[in-house]
Order: sequence, then C-alpha cells, then structure tokens
Amino acid sequence: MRTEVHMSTVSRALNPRTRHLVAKDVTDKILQVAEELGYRLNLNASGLRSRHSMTIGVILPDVAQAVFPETILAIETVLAARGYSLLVAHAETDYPRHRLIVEQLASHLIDGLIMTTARRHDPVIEYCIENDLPMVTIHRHEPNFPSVVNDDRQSTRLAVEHLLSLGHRRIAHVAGPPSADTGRLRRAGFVEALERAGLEPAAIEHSLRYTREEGSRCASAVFEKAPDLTAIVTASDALAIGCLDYMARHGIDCPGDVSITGHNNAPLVDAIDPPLTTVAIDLPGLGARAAELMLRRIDNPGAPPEQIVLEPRLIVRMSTISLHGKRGKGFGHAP
Amino acid sequence: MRTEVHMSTVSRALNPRTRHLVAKDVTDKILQVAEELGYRLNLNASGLRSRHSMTIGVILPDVAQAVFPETILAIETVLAARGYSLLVAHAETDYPRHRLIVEQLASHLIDGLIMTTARRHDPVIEYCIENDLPMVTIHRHEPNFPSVVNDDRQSTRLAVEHLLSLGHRRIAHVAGPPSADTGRLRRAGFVEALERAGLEPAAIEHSLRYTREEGSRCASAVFEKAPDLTAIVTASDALAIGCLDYMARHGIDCPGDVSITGHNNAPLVDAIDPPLTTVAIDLPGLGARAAELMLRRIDNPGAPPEQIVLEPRLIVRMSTISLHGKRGKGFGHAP
DNA sequence: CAGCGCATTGCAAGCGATTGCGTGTTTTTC
DNA sequence: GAAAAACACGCAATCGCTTGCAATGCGCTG
Repeated sequence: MRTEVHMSTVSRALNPRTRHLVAKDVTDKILQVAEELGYRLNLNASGLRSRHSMTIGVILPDVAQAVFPETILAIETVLAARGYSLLVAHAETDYPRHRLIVEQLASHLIDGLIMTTARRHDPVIEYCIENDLPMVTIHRHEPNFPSVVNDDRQSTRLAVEHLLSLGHRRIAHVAGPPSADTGRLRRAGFVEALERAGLEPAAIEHSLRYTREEGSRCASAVFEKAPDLTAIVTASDALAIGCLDYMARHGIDCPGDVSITGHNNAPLVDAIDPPLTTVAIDLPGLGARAAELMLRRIDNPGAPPEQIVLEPRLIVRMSTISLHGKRGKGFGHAP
Repeated sequence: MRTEVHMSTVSRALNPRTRHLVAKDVTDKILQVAEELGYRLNLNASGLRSRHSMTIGVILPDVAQAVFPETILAIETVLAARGYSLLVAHAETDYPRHRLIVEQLASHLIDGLIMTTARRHDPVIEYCIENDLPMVTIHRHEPNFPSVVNDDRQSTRLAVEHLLSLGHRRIAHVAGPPSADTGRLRRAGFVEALERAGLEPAAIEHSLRYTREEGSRCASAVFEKAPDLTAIVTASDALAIGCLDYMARHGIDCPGDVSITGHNNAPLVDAIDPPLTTVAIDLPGLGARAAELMLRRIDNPGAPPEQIVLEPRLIVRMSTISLHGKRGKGFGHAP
C-alpha cells in the first residue's frame, strides 16, 4: 500500500467497523487507491491479530439428502454479502470426522458454526458450548443457542389430517432417526394428530438414517406389523421413496392399495411414480434465517438467542387417494 | 506449548513435511504432549508466515444440479485426510459473485481451486493463471491444468448407439449450454455417432442451463423442428425430465411415442415415471481424482498436468424402447 | 487568549507460527 | 585420533495486519 497515509489509517478505513475513526475524504481516497491497486488485505494476518477468520463453518450430515443444496445456497448468499466465506464439512456418523472438525474449530479457523445435523449429544456442539463459539442450529433446538427449525409436529399433523380427510384410519409412520429432533418431533405430531381423532398408530418404525434403503427396510417392518394399513406417513421423501421401492417389489400399488406421504418436497418428488404428496418445508428460508441469526450473534453475542419456527405446507399430489367408495388393502373381500 | 524444547522445534515436529529434521524421540514426546494439552496450531499464524492456508476452494455452478453432492463429498474426504478444509462458493452466472470469489483468492485464503463449472472464459480461471494458483478442473479441459472429466463424447455415443440398436433413426438432441465443455462435447459425440450410421440429427437445441425448465423449453423447440422424431438424447437428467414435463403436458407418451435418454444418473432418476435410461458418470471418482490431482499439484507444482478421463456407462431403464414392431410418432397412419 | 475537548492520524507492540542461519554434539572417515 | 560431515536444535527475524496509546491540530468556551 503506497499512499501518503500510515498503514494503520488504511486498516481503519478499510474496516467498516472502524471506518468512522477516519476522515471521510481520507477514507474515500484510500478506498479509491486500494481499488486501483487491486489491494486485498491478507486475511491470515488480519485474523491472526484480530482473532477472527471471516469464515463460517457449516456441518452437513449426509450428502445423500437432497434437501441441503438449497439451504446451503441461501446461507452462502446471506453470508457472502457480509464478506464471510463458507467452510463445509460432512459429518455423518463417523467419529474421526467429528474430531477433525473440532480440530479445525480449535485452530481458530471459524468464526461461527451452523449445524444442520439434527443428532443430539454431539461432540461438536459440546465444543461450541465450552468455547462459546457462536453457533446456530438448523433442524434442531439447542438451549441457549439461536435456531431455525421447521414446525415438524405440524408437518406430520398436516399429513395425518389430510389422510384422515380421505377416509384413512389405519395409518403407519416410517419415522426419522430417534436420535434426531426431526425424527422425534415428526413422530410426536403423527401420534398427536391420530389421538385427536381417537385413533392409534397402525405401526411405527424408526429409520436409522434418512435414506431410501432405510425407507425400504421400515416399509417391510410396518407391513409386517400392520398388514391392513391403508396409508403411511413418512418423515422424509427419501424414506417415502424407499417405501415405494418396497411396495413395487411386493406388488403393492400406490396409491391404489396404500397411500403415502413424504416430507420436504425435495427436487424431483413431483416427477416420480406416483408424484408424491408431501409436506414442503422452506429450505431457502431455513438457510437464510440461520445465516441472519449467525450474523446477529456475531455482532451482538449478548443478545438472547432467537428461535425461529417456519411453517410447513402440505402439497397434495398423486400418492394419496380417498378411501371413500374404494376398498383399502386388507378388507379381505373381492371386488 | 510448555515443554522443555523450543517452539521452533515444536513447529518442525508438528509439520509432517519438516518432521525429519527433529529426532524421533523428541517428536514423539512433542506429539504426545500436544495431544494431552489439546494443542492446535493457529492456522492464521501459520498461514501468515508460510503463505498457505490449508484450505482449498471449490466453485460450484448451480446448486440445482443434483450431481454435485457426491462429488463434493469425495473431494472433501480425500482432502480432509491431508488436513485440508473446503471452502465452497456458488458461482452461477452472476458476476458480482465471481468478483467476490476472486477477492477471496486474492486474500490468500486458498491454496488451490477446484472448478466444477464448465463455463469457458471465466475470470476466476484467468486469475488462477495469472497468479499461478494451483487449479484443477472437473468437467472441463484447460490447457496446462490438471483436469478430470467424463468422456463426454463417448457418453452421447453410447446413448445414440443404444437408440440405434432399438431401431430409432430420427433422433434429436437437447444439448447442454454451448458455453460449457460438457455441452459441446456431448453434442459432438451425438453428431459423430449419427454420422457413423449415415444419419443426420433430427434436431438439436442448446439449453442455457442444466435445468428442468430449460429441458421443457428445448423439448418444445425440437418437437417444433422435427415433429416426426422418435427419440431424444439429452445432455443431463434434469434436461431429460424437463422434456418429460413437456411431453406430459402435450400428451406425448414416453416411451410409447418417444424414447428419451438422460445423462449423469442423478439420484432418483430410477424412480421417476418412466425410470430414466441414462448415462452414468462416476461422480465420486470425479471428485476423488480431482482432489488427488490437487494434492499432487501442491506437492509438486512443476510436474506436467495430468488429464484424467473417466469412462461413462449406459444404464438402460424404461424410457427407451425398441421401435421394431412398433410405430413411432409421426408415421401418420392409425393402428 | 488560555485551556479544554474532540477528531484525526501516527507509532509501535504484538498476534503465533515458520524458517534461514548458527552453534553444539555426535558420527563418520581416513 | 583429528578433521569433516551430518544431525539436532535454538535464535531471532519475519509474515501483514490490528489496536491501545500518544501526539497533533483544530474549534470552542469562558
């Protein structure tokens, strides 16, 4: 930097937070010269001294889940506008990777962490708590941390009410992992909605992960427990498609024999056979809100943690049909 | 760090590249003590002095594309094993974002860049060339840079040959963006394969992006140009599904009236209606090879750039059927 | 007009690692 | 057994920026 001013002045002028300390005309000149010279400050040096790296970590559970790209994009869009970069890490269930992530945090690589994994008892979270690293969670509640979640109870309630209105009474649930908030809450909403109608779940099976394969496995389990079921509410589109896979293999027709609802409204679920009735959640909203909360948290660490809940929306397609004037599978008499 | 040795020795012991400079027993002791104290070196300080940040940038074009998650995961897995983190940036076609990315590079935030966008004439690439930042490209060739690509010519050849063997003769192509290597090469493979059979393309329409909407638009265009076509080869699954959307709206049956092939074998394309015949590319392989090339490039900048080409594989499902004993759309006579 | 306060800028000490150089010690060599 | 080479490690400068403090100059008040 070659101007007639001292480098400390340049530093102050370049940093929006300290810019008010330098005279307006000097600031303008500095910005102009910096632009001409293509000067960029060295974030390593800056971070070394000021102890922030201008990068935010994002932890994803499982690439296989189609719901993340949109969320990530939204996060990045909001953060990039404030000069933050995104460091992504995939952390399925393997511990070595968790350890690695913690190490990166410990290396002061990250100014904040956005967790999109819904698993509880996470060493990464414990680390954030201990070192009070700004964290915001998506898809899960953590006391004392900002979070943005879908109203998961409401999600499955919507699905159940839809099926009830179609005349279904023997409804099973292919649930998410019990270790995940999403899994537990969606299950709770499912049970509640049935209880209100004076009904009991036909069957409930927890998946271990939100995958198609798990969906198939769980389908097998619920059909075993409740051969006369007429509908299945699932906790994710992938699980629903897994159920469809199972049913196709066993000659059970959807929606003719059994209706199915998914969850998330992931890309392409409108194009599958049959187009999936599902509960849409606001993926970009989840990301954008989370990023905003993160920025607010960084600007003002003392503020009380906000918890944002977004409303789901039922999207009816072809995988659910009315039972009225139709026989459900298991009635036992011929046409 | 509180041992009886000097911090320079610690630094050397902790860095695998300089570890040979210190005695084995001292190294062991240092590693052990570091472990006990939970000591992590400060990457900002380290990077400031040594001018490398231990992070690799990855630029993605478009989140909407389902092909990236697997590739990213593979990249991260390989790089994380060597202590590198991943900085991701989405760079569709908007220039402000490109500028932002270049600025991050300029801030020495990144030791290398993996480009997954196939667009040509990219300011980011120019920056890498000028500042000889290690770069490796996926899905595109760049002279003097390592790259890993699918054999895109072969991809569409496979698709065309498959359709030819089913008796199709009037085949159209919904191509990728002409600005993308993938778009041009897949188109070239398509044309070549037809030429070998002494045939001409029924129609070719270039999409502007690999999206469903563009697929629909292009479908409209090719049906306009060649109403008698019996098959469409597309440059991506998203485009293929867009074609299916269009056909569904216009009462054209797939595969009854027109056969369609996709490209990439993205998740769920086996579950759509009809299950899509597509050309599978090795998504994790693309990522893993790219990451390995990056590491090699960093270790040994002088080595000649390797160019890796992976072989595609045709996956036949239900969206393509034989024309033998069947009438294609446009023959003009009733059953 | 002296004195005070405020706004603006310069000074210089770090932030925590890396690394070229130098010194001390051990091993090799003839 | 002495000189040379190899090996291990310490020393201290340095990377580029931030920031508390000091210094300067200005306008304003009494």
